[in-house]
This record gives sequence, C-alpha cells and structure tokens, in this order.
Amino acid sequence: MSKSILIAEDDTSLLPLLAYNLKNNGFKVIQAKNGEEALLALKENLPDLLLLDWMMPSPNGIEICKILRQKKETKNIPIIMLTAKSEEDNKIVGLESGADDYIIKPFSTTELIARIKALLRRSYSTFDVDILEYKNLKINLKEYRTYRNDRTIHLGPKEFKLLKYLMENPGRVFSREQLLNAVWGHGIFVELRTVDTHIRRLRKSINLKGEHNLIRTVRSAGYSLD
Amino acid sequence: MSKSILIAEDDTSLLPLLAYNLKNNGFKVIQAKNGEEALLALKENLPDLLLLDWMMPSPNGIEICKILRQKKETKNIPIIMLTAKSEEDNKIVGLESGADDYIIKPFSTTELIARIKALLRRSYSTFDVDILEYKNLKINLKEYRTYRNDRTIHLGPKEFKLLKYLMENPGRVFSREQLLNAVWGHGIFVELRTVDTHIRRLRKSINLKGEHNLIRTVRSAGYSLD
DNA sequence: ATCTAATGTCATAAAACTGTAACATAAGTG
DNA sequence: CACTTATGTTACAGTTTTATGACATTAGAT
Repeated sequence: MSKSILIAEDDTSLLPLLAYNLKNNGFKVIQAKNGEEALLALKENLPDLLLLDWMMPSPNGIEICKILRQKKETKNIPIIMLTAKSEEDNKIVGLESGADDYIIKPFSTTELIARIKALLRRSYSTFDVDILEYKNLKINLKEYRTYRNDRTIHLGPKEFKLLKYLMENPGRVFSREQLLNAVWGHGIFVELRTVDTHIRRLRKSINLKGEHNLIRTVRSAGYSLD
Repeated sequence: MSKSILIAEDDTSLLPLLAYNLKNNGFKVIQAKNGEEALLALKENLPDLLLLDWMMPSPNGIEICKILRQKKETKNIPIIMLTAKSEEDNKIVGLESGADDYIIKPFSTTELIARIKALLRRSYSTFDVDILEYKNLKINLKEYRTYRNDRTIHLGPKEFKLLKYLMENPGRVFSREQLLNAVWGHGIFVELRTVDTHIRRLRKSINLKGEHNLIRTVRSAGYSLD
C-alpha cells in the first residue's frame, strides 16, 4: 500500500510541484497551504510522513513539530523540515524541536525522495518491543492492553499471557504442555485440558461477533495463531 | 549512591575495557554489545548516563539517540557519543542528533571519566515541566495543586506524588513494587498492599461524584492512568 | 502541648480469575 | 457406520486478587 505524505508549504508555486513529484513516485499526497490547514488535515487522518516548511505564518514548521511530538498518536510520525539556505544555521533548533531530518532549499527531487524513503524505512523497522501485532490483533505490553481492529478487549492475566506467547511465534503450533510451561510456569500441577478452557476463553474474547477465528486447533498436536 | 552508566559498544575488546575502568571509578555499569541490546536494557531501567558507539550495526548510536530524545522518560538522560577519528567530521551531526557530548577514539580513561563527571554534574541542574495534564486532570508541580475539570482537589503528599508518577507515563501499568520505589523511595519497608490504600484514597479524591474513574486496575499487574 | 491531617496495617467484603469435571461434538479409523 | 479419540462447551466451586472501612500511629501545624 502506498504511503501518505502531508506537505505543509506556503510557497504556492512550490507546493503543487512537490505534490506532483511525490505522486509520481507512488506516494499519496495531502496538501496544506499553511500551518492551520496542516493541523486540520491531521485531525482527519494521520499520514505516514510529514514535510514541513520551516518558515510559514504561524504556526510554522517548528511549532507544528513541537505540537505533534507531544501527542501520543503523532509523536512517532517522521518529519522532514524544509529550510531555506539562509536558515541553515538554525538547523540544530529544527532537529531539537523533534524533526527527524531536514533538507535545504533548493533541493533536487531525487534527493528528497531518497530521504523520504530512508526515513520511512527507518521508522518502520520499529524498535518498539512493547507492542506485538498480528493481523488485526494488537497487544501493548507496557499498558497491558489488547485490541482487535482497534477495539479494546479485556483479557484476564492468564489469557493475556497465553495470547502474548502465541503472538510471539505466530503460526507455530504449541502443544498443551508447551503452553503450560510457557504460561503457567515449569513444574506446576495443572491438568493439560485446562489449556483448552483458556484457549476457549481467549477465543471468546478475541473473536467478537463473527470475526475470523485467529486460533487454530491442530488435532493431536496443539494450538497456534493462524 | 553510585550512578549507573549504560555502554553500547560493538567492539568486543573495547566494551569490557570500558566497563572495567568505569567500575573502578565507582560507576555501576550495564553493558550492551549492540543497539538492540541497549534499547532492551533501557526498557528494564534507566541509567544516569549513556555511552553510545556512533558506528554500530543498526540501530547505531545516532539512531538510538534520536529515539531516546523523543520519549519523555528518556529525553533528559545525558548521552556521550563515542566516535572514531575518521568520523570526526560528522561530529556536528552527532550533537544534532541529541547527544550532549562526544569523544574521539582513542581516548584516555581519565578524559572519559572527566567528561562523564562534568556531564552528570551539569545535567542534574535540570528543570522539569511544572504542569502536567491528562484528560481533565491537571497538576501544577510548582504550586503543588491538583485540578479535575478546573475544580481544585486536595491531595496528601503521598497521593500527590503517586498521581504525578502515574501522569508522567499515562496508560502505562506499574506494579506495586514500581510504585513503591518511585513514590516511597527505594529500599523502604512498607507493605505492598499499602499502595492499594493510597490508590483508593487517590481515586476517592479524584473521582468526585460520578466522574469517570481515571485509575485502572490491572489484575495481577498493577495500576495505570486510563 | 494540643489538635488535625496523613500514613501504614489489618480484617473483611467483594470481585475477578482459575481449574476441573461432566457432557456434547467433531474428527479420525477400520 | 460403529467405535475411538480429541476437542468444544458449560457450569460451578475454589482460589486469588483487589476494594473498603476502621484503627492506631506518626508527623505537622498552631
């Protein structure tokens, strides 16, 4: 799927040019003629990357940057700042405000594209070990939260651990004993079939109303995430 | 109490040497053989200072630096970058990425120690934000006041610290141990269950007449702001 | 010193979670 | 198909974990 890029640029000759070039390179482009528009567009939906002009009538690129970095849902969106040559000295401020990269006008399209791609690549190799995802399932380890299709799901401690374990090795089949060892701990005295019950509870919570069953039963072997 | 230092260095001959020298100088050392390990170690607990090798297989020092600078809980940790002579030209980029200092290999132990000490001294005069907000909750750290929906709330000292800590990482679940350490202090003799009582008092004060309960209980895990 | 607010601990109540067993279904087997 | 085996379901009692309220003690303020 193509990545979306929001451009905020008040130079009315540059904006369409940028948009055109980016579209040609397979990106989906959202255009904003100033900071206000950019912020409004961000309420609508979040792009994969932002291109912000440093100098604009308030709110300018830096201000927007700072605002975004404070909000949870936007703090990880990569940002490239567009600066004029004369403003180059301020680049440190730019990066401090939370931008991930900056590029000095005038710049070549190829250079811009290269930087965009580099940044997207970098930010998609997520370092966030706290979040596990599989299909439309997501769990946040730090917050102990589970989502299916972004809808919050409540799980008990055992179910949570069980799901976590399965999600760490999606597709792989675990025997009941393996699951007991991993989730309950070694050397405990619990019926093997207890796993069944928990799998059932997990399924019940996860597969809300007609959603595809994500836990596969492998007869005479065990269970796996599918 | 001795300060802890996390070293991320992929040169397997240099790492133990550094660790040895720092330990000799009274620091507590955590070692990481690459960027991944460093990030993992940071999830466990936060050191007082970081020593990052510039050149490592990804994530390298700069990348780690940028990541850390974006997170509230790590953005103020002082960072020293280790760079090879040939990379010296890039030193500006190093500082731009958010490092506080850099040192060029090969360096003398005494110089390194000196810089570390200088940095630690400097960074302990850090000023914090004085207002924290979450949903309709607001606390003013300087004036020591708490508001819910602009209505003033009275909290005891412990409850205030507890709330402050939770508000610094909204959503994240903290175990009772963690809360005890953060609010009561390390190495203290207090029942774990005491946390419950304070959470209860905090809830009572915060959730005036029918307002949404902002503190979530996560069974067998702890509490979090919701 | 006296009074008030804050704290830590306990006992008990309330809630949530678990493990089992019994029975129902479904899947393999010859 | 008849039989065997594995898994799905359900209900329930037992256990664990958390909430609550009361109490004694301590710290702080006047």
